[in-house]
Parts: sequence; structure tokens; C-alpha cells
Amino acid sequence: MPKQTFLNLPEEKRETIMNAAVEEFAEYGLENASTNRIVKNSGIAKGSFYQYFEDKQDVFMHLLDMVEQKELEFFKNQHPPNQNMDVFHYYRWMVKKGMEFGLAHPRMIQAAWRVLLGEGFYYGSNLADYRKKTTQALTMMIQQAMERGEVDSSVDVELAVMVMETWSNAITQYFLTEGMKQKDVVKWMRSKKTQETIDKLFYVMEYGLRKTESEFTASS
Amino acid sequence: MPKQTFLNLPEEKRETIMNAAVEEFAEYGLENASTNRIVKNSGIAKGSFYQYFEDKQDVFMHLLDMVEQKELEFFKNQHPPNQNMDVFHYYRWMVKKGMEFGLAHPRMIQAAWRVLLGEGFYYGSNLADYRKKTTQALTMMIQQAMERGEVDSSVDVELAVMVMETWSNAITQYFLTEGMKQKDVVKWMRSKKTQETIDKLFYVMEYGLRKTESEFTASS
DNA sequence: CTATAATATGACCTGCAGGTCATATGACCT
DNA sequence: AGGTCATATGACCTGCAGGTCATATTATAG
Repeated sequence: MPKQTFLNLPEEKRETIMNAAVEEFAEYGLENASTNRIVKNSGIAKGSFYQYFEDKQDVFMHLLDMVEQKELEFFKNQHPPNQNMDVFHYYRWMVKKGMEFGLAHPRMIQAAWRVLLGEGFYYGSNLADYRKKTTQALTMMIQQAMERGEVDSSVDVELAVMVMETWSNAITQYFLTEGMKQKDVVKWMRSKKTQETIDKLFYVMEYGLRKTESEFTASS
Repeated sequence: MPKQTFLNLPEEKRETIMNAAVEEFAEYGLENASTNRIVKNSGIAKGSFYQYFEDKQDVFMHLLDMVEQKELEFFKNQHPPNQNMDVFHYYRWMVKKGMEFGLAHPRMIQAAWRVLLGEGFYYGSNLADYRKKTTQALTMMIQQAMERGEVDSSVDVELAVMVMETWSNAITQYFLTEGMKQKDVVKWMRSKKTQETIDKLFYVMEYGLRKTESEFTASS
């Protein structure tokens, strides 16, 4: 956690510093991020940095907290269109909302995901703990869905969680690598083609790749 | 590519060096690998290293070539149990064989995948090119499967490739993170539970997560 | 045995990393 | 005003990175 000194800082200065940090992590990941560059780009002295944070991992943890807080804020104002959605519609809705959130803070989520997806496995418990939160929420969601008979009962909960996480990771990756290439991310993201691709991915998650009697039909 | 000097070396020495390199990449990835450590652990002089390779990326490329060659060798002696398998059975067979290959050279594939999955996206074209080979093979496979009507026609080829790659990556990740923790990887890998988990993953890939009339039944 | 080419070596270079610390600045109290 | 405490600063430290190069060793050929 950042030291008190940092929290006492005027918001503007804190923002300047965190913006530089976000840029750094988005560009270089955690391991290869340079405190020197962060310091230079935020216009503070080297010594100040260490009066604010323990080290760069500390900064990154604060970044994760910021993301969490902003996400909470964002989702507080969002309500599912339908109260009685099944787990698949709900999950789809959530992921799509999550992507809209990503559009609002592209560099921030780029930084966070780059580190969590790319370096998370090789890091200590701190990062792993962070990911557990999401897993737990998903587990509960699926448990309930299974009781309601929405999910194939031959697949156990743990596995279903793994599947859904795999998908949301894959979609995030797709979003980060493809989307960030575009000149107009928002437009790309809202385009019919992109939305269709995502819909199809969810469709495959639900019904699988094998040919069946059902046909894909676009749905919001 | 390694320089001629390296290729002239006696096989034993080449192996010593590459083993040290494999260890280094498996442990630190590409970006954070240290030529100094590789040199120290292989017992050669710093100067020699640069007489053998351009830089560490060059070593890694050679490692990939080695993997490819060994894979080719391995698969040359493996034959699908049934000539008329559909794409799903064939893919499942291939992935499982791939895992057996992994058991024979655990650190090597750990090194290769760690870099390809973790750092591949942020690297130059060299690494990207390497992954394209796999993608192309998969594309052809799926195209044919579609013509045979095995794959849901509402899913286009490109997407199906993405889905299958996502799965093989996820399984590899699972294998690398879970499997490497075990004291006896081979036993773990061949255990009924592990095999069942993998089977279920393939089942979900084929039929999806949603509850349907069909029930999962284990199959080799 | 000698001349020449190929290989091996490790001291040495520069650059940047993370991190420290004595000193300077300034805000606030009495 | 003087005194005190939080904050700010950048020169400086050590360590290791990637990379070079003059020199030593060894193999090959005539």
C-alpha cells in the first residue's frame, strides 16, 4: 500500500504520478517497468517516489485498487435490462459492460491485464490473491445457475469456472490486441462486425463448436 | 540463427549450452533472461557466447527450432488409432499426444510456451511468425472439417481456429501450472482425474456449457 | 616446424536498474 | 521571530545487464 505521504498529496499530483505509472506498466509490464522512467515522466524526484511507495509493485497494487474502485463506481450505475436473465445472458451482459468500461479507461485496463495475464503466474501471492476475487464471484454465480438447471450437470462447477474465465480472458486479449491497433477503438468496438464476433464466441461457449440442429442467430 | 562456429561445435558442448539456455528461459522468460547466467551455467566464456549467437533472442530462436525438430521426430512415430476420425477426435488425439511429448521434454516446452504465451504479443515479427505455422495448419484442418459438415456452419473458420487455439493454450497453461507443481508429473498426467478433466474440457469445446439433452460420457 | 586460420577467453566498457541519504524547502505553530 | 515537523530533492551507491576486443590457445596445412 502507498505510504501516508502519498495519500496526503493533492489529487492532481497523485493523478499525474499514477498516469505516468499506468503508461509505464501498459508499455513494459511490471517486471520491466522502470521506476526511473516513472519518476522522470511524472516530474517528481527519485527520492519522492520512495517517500510515496515501497517499490514498483506497491504502485501496481495501488493501480489495481484504483481499477477496482472505478469498476465498482461504473457498475453501480449499470443495471441488467432483465431481472430474470439466465447465467449466459447475464455473463454476456457483464463482459460487454466490462468492455465499455475498458473503453473509458483503455490504458489503465491495458496495464492491469497485461500484468495479470502475462506475469501473474510467475509472481507471488499478492497478484494471485487479486485474481481470486473474480474467481469466487464466478463460482457463486455458476453454482446458482446449476441449481437452476441452466448449466450442463455433467460439468462440475470448478471446470465451468475455468471455462468461463478462459473465455473472458480470451475476449480481453482479443480486445487488447486487436482493438488497440484501431485508430478509433470506440467505433471498432461498437461496429456490427466486432459485436457479432463476440456474440459468436459466447454462442460457441454455450453450444460448442460441433454441428448441431440449432443455428446461430444474432442477438444483442 | 546461430553462427557457423556454434554449429561446428561437438554435440556434447552444444547440448550443455542449450540446456543452460532452456533452464534460463524456463525460469525467467526471454526478456529477463540473462546471457551472463547462461554463460556461467554452461561453463563457457562470455566472448564465446557472442561467437556462437547474435544475442539471446538468437538462442531462443534456435531453441524453437530444436522443439520443432523434436516434435517432428516424435510425431513421425505416432499414428492416429483410427483413419476416419472426425476433427474433434483428431484434435483431442493430437493435443494428448502433444502433452506426452511435453512429458518427455518438460523444461523445453515450459521455456518455449512461457515465452510464446507470455511475451509473444509484445515482441517483433519473429515470434509472431512462429505461431502462424500452427495457425495455418489448424485453419486447413478446420476448413476440411467444415466441408465434411462436422463443424457448426454458423461459425466461420477464422473464429473456429481462434476457439481451438484458445483451448489448446488453456490446456497447455493448465498443464504447465498445475502439472509442474506435482512431484510425479507423469503419474499426475496419466491419472484418471487429470484425463477426465481434459476430456471434459474437450467435451465443453464440442458441446458447450449449456444444459442439453446429451450427457457426458468418458471416452479415451 | 612454422605459418595461418579458427576458436576461446575474461577483463573491460557503457548504460541503466533499484534504492539511499544528507541536505534544502516550506508550512504551521507559539 | 524562532523552532519543528512533513515534504522534496538529486547526487550518489551498488549491482548487473548486454556487448566488445586484444590476446591466448588450439587445429590445420604446407
